[in-house]
Amino acid sequence: MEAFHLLSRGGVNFDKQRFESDVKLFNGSSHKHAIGKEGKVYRDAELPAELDFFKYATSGASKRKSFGLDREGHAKKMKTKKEEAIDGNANTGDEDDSAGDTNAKQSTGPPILSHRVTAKGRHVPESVHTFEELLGRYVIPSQLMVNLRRYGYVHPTGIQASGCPILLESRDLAAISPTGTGKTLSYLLPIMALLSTPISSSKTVAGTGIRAIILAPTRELVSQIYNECLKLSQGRKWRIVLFNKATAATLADKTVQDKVDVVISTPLRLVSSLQSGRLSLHNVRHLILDEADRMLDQEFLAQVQEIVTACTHENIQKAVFSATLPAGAERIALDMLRDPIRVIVGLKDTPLPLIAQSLTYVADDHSKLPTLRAYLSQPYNPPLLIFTSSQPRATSLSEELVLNGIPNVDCLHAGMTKKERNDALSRMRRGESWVMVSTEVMARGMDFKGVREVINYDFPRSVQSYVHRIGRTGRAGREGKALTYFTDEDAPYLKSIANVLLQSGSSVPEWILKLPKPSKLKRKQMGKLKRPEFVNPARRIGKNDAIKKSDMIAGSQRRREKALRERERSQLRSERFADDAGEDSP
DNA sequence: AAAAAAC
Repeated sequence: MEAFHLLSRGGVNFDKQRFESDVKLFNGSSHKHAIGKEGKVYRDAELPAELDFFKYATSGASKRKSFGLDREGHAKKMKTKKEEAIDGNANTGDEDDSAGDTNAKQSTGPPILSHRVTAKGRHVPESVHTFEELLGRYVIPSQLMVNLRRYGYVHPTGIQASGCPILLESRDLAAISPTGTGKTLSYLLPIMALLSTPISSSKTVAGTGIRAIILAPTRELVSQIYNECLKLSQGRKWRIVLFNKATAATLADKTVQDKVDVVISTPLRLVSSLQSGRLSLHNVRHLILDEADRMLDQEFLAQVQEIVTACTHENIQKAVFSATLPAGAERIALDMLRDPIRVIVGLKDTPLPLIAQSLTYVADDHSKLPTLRAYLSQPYNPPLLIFTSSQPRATSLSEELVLNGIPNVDCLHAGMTKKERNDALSRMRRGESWVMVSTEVMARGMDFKGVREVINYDFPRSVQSYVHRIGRTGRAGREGKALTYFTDEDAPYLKSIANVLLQSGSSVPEWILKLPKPSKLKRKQMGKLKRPEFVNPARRIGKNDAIKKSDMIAGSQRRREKALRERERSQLRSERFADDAGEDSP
C-alpha cells in the first residue's frame, strides 16, 4: 500500500507503453518480441535453439514488476539464483573457485548468437567455425584444448572465431564486440598458444624477460582476467603474474622477470614499477589493451603510452578490445597498431537485444529512493546491480537500503579498502549479494553470469558508460533487464541514451524521441543547475566511514544529505576553501 | 561534459 503510494508520487514507468518492436539479432535476421498485456515476452518460433537452453531466463528476466509476480514466484527466483551462483562461480574462476570440475561442466554456456562480423584490413585470415579447426591451422598446445573443454567452451563466439586466427597469425587487431561475448578468451587463447610456440629467431624464448602484458582499467577486472588465464593454463607451466604491490616487489628481481610469461595489470601499477627502473619490458611480444576506449581516455592515455614506449621489441604484437570505441579512441588505437585488422561484431556502441531496457522518469533526486524502494518491495530477480554516480552516493544508498530492511545489500567502489573490495566481490561471486550498489568501477568487463537486472540509479554520463553498465547482464546468450532512472536534470543527455535503446530493440516513449538535441550552451546551463555533490575528492571515503549512524535518520534522504554537506563543509573550512565549495548557489 | 579509477 505504502509502496504504491510512493510509486505514484515518485515514479512513472514507461515500460507499460511498450507494445511491440522488432529486434534485430546480430546475424542480421530479425525476430519479433511482443510484450503482451501481462508483460510476458512472446517469441517467434525461429528463435535460435541455443537460447532455449536458458528457459529460466525467459521466465523471469523480462517480466515487469508492474505486472506483478506473486510471492511464490519470488521464492522460486531465489532458488534459481542459488543454482546460478554455483554456475557463475565455476565459470568465472573466482579465487573461491574450489568447487571443482563437476560444476564447471554444467556451466557449459550456449553458443552465442551468430553475430554479423565484419573484418577489414590487409589479408584478413579466415575465421574458424570450431576451436578444433584452429588445431589444423596453427600450433596449439593440446592442453589448451583440454582446458577449453573442461571449462565448457564448446562453440567459439563471433569474436573468438574471427579474432583468434588474426592473433595467431601475429597480426595487430582492433576488436569491437558487444558485452558478454567472450572477448577475454579471444585474446587469451591465441596468446597462450603463441607463448608456447618457439620463436624461430631465438632458441631461448624463456629466460629473457616478460613476454606478454594485458592491461585493464580496474583491479577487479585484472583479477578476473587473471583467473581466466589460470583456467586456460592449467596443467602446463606457464608463468602468469597478477601484478600488484606484492608481485611487483618480487618482480623487481631481474631473474624473476626472466621466468614470467604473462603479466596482467592496471596501467598505473605497471608504470610505477617502470619508473622505479626495476622493470624491463624489452622482451614483450604481446600487448593487449582490454576496455581499450577506457584505457585510451584522458586519465589513462599517458600511462598507457609510457608502457607502449617501454615495450621496445620490434616484433611486438598489439591488440585492443572493447564493446565501445568512439572515433577519437579508435584513431589513437589504430595509430598505435601496425597494419591492423579491424573487427566489428554486431553494431558498435550498441547493447545486446537480449537486454530489455527501459527508462523510468523520476522527477528529481529525492524521488529516486522511494521509486527504488517500491521496486524492491516487489519481487525482483537477484542479484541486482545498481549504479550510482559517485562513491558517497553508492555508500549512502546501500546503507539506506539496509535500513529499509532489504536483505543482502552490498556496496563496492574504489574508495573502499582492498580487502573490502575483495570481500564484496567474493560475496557477489558466491551469490550472497542480492543487491549490489556500485560505481563505474563495476561498469566494465565484470562477468557475473547470474546478474539479470541492472538499475541505473544515477543517469550514466555517456553512451559508452550506459552500454557497459547494462552489459553486466545479458551475458553469454542469457536475457537481462536494465532500468534507467532519469530526472529533469538528465534531460540534456536523455535523447542519446534513448537512441541506444531504440537501436538495440527496446522501445522508448515517443515524447523522448521528439526532444530536440540540446545545444552546447543549453547543456552548460543545465550543468550549472546541478546541485553540487557533497564530495571532497581529497578524501577517500570507505564503506565504513562514510556516515555516522547518529547522522542517519531513516527515510530522510534530505536530512542525510544535509548532514553530509555539513561534514564536508566543516572539513573544507579547515582547509580554507569554505567560501566557494559545497554550497547550493542561488 | 564529468566522476571514477589507476598508486
